[in-house]
Amino acid sequence: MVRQSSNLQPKILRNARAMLLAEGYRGLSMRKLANGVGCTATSIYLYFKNKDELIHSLIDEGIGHLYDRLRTAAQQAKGAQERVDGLCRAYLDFGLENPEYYEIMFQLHPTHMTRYPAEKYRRARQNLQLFTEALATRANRSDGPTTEDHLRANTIWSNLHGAVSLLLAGRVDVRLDKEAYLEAVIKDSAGGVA
Amino acid sequence: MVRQSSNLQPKILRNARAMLLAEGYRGLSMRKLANGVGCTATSIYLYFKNKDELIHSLIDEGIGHLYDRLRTAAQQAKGAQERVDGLCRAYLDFGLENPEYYEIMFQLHPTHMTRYPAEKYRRARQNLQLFTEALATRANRSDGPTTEDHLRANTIWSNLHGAVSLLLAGRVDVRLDKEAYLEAVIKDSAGGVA
Amino acid sequence: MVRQSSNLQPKILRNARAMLLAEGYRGLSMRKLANGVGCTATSIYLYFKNKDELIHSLIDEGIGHLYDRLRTAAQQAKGAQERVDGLCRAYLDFGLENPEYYEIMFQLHPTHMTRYPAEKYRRARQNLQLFTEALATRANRSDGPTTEDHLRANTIWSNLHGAVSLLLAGRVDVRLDKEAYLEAVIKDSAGGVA
Amino acid sequence: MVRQSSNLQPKILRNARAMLLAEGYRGLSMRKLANGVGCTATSIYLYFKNKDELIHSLIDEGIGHLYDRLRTAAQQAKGAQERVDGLCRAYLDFGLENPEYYEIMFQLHPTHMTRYPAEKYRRARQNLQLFTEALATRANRSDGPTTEDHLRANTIWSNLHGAVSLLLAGRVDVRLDKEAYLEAVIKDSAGGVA
DNA sequence: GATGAATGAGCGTTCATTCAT
DNA sequence: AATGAATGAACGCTCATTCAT
Repeated sequence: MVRQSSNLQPKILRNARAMLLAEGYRGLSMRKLANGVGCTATSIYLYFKNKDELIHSLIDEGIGHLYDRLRTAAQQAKGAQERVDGLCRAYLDFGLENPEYYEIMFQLHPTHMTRYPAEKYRRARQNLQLFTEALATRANRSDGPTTEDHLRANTIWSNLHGAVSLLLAGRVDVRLDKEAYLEAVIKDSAGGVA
Repeated sequence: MVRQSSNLQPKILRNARAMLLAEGYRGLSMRKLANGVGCTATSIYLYFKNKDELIHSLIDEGIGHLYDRLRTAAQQAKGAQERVDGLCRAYLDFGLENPEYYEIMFQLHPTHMTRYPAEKYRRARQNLQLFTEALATRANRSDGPTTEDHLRANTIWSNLHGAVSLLLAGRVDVRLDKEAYLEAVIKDSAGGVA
Repeated sequence: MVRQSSNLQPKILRNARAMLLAEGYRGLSMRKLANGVGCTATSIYLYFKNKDELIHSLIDEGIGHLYDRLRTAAQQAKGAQERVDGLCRAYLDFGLENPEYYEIMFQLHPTHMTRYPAEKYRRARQNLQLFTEALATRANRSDGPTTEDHLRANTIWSNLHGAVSLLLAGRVDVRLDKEAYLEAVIKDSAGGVA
Repeated sequence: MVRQSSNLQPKILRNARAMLLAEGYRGLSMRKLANGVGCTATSIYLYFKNKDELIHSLIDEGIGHLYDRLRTAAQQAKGAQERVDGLCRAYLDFGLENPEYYEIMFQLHPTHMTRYPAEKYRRARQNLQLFTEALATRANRSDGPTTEDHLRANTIWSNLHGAVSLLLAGRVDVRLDKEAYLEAVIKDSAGGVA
């Protein structure tokens, strides 16, 4: 009955993000979402083909944000080691500050929804690439990253992911000094030349 | 005339685990579970108060299995460093071999189900304790683990968790040599004093 | 809230039949049906796997009723020609008296629902067989029906079907004497030895 | 710069017909139709008041086409008996070649849509009239058709309709020689004075 | 110890249609 | 002449759960 001309798309995404965080994929229902947005469930289908596409859009957004964050960190770093450290810190910050994005990007089991298009995952791999390149630079390799760098980038990523995901899940011992913990994770991962 | 008492409980748990593996938490429905077990949905409620309690039982089982695995690894190790390495390896193996347990133990967002009783999580912390103690032993601390050991145990754990969880989610680059990757993760985590 | 122990199945079928007649396949909704029956939509699924299976059950019933009717007619007939005439009359009567069955058995376009199992259509063919046999008998063929009889049975059937279906659809000119019309159809179809 | 006025109406009708053939009345949705036409659902309402009126237009078209076909057949016939035969053949051909028209003209239960205006049905009766007249001519009645002719026209029609409708529904035994079957139906119906 | 019958709530989705622009 | 945004109602169906037996 109320015919607002306000573009709903961003509103829908915003609400979906919050809802996803609060209740998980399973708890995100088109109707509850619509209710939160202030429109009918039908209207959501004007902007997204279906629930999965809506989620995919959120993943897209998340990947984009994370990439921006990492790229900025890489650019602002003064030295090679600082760049690696900075990337780690940026990754952790992003994850901890954007749990809603983080969950759908990395926690959502693919079987829980229509597979996120492989083509888009490739875009996600750009993020990893930033780490790989920073490692190559640090090692003074002028002819690009080696397999070794690639492997290293992956372990760094998985270390960081482990930390973020346990923290978000509230699984890390609260008596632990969080900052020290994060520092330790970074040192483990980006740890100097050894 | 064999009148088996046919206690359903283990059958239910076994099926639930298989189902969880095949279709994820979201795909586990009481009706389908009952169907697999060969009883009615109602019967399940004789053994478990509700779906969440059933899941909790599975978590209990999982924690127990993991603990057994880790303790065995700790006992069989010949030296201090070997003990830490062995614990890491055992953790990774457990996670990768029991994705159904791993998901509900560590991936399931607490908000997705009735909170797992805090009291039980404490039991889960025994697992972490094994790491802490191994680290203390390695450092020749006779008067028990320090805060430092505790912190270290946590980063080790989160590193391992990161690896398992990305592997299970199929998020790790398939072109990567998996064994080399796992080795690197362990070295990162348990890597001696260097 | 009301837990009646009255078996719903026949009630559901009865209501579905009426509803199908009144509003067609498209107009038969599980919810409206449940409402008419006095239960919830969910309950219907206790008795029928889904909407199509419910319809199939109705078709089964219809085929059975028609067969009973035809067989009875065939048995009661005194002579060979009378048997053919009787079968025709019985078919017309059945169709006109049971429009709800008739529609779902013969009018429902197969594309409108999951295909009725081929195996069951075979059962439906028994009905046609009664005609074929009556024709063979009338022609004094002791060694069973010929292709000719089979063809004839089919044209008889289609003539009768045409009449029933146009009458049920209200497409036949109301100024026409209905009884005379039906007589003419039968004569066309079962028309003597000529 | 060809600025076609691109009147949508014929395009809509054409698509609706195709869709009706492919998916039946039930499968014809305004949205999907619009999609096929290349316009929005809203646009269709510029040309047709609603879905039923759209269907009615198609029925109009169908009646017109059938009439053309029958009239042509009647005109081309050389003799009186040939005229009756030709009409039958034309009717069968039309039905079998235009299942999409045939369905909405004769199969669609009136209750499934807003009643087709009675006034228009009268136009449809012209088709029957062609049969009646041909019969009168064949019987050498110079003073117009009798009630007998009218009755006969109706049985012919219903015989033909029975055949078309069973064939379209795929209900006729596939082992039957189709051409022989059709011939037999015509002979039944138009079969001379014998 | 187990079942059969039933429920109420909710799911994702599609429908024909309206209306301001 | 056409659209884009929105709606309310309905759809088939599945869910976890209850309760009398």
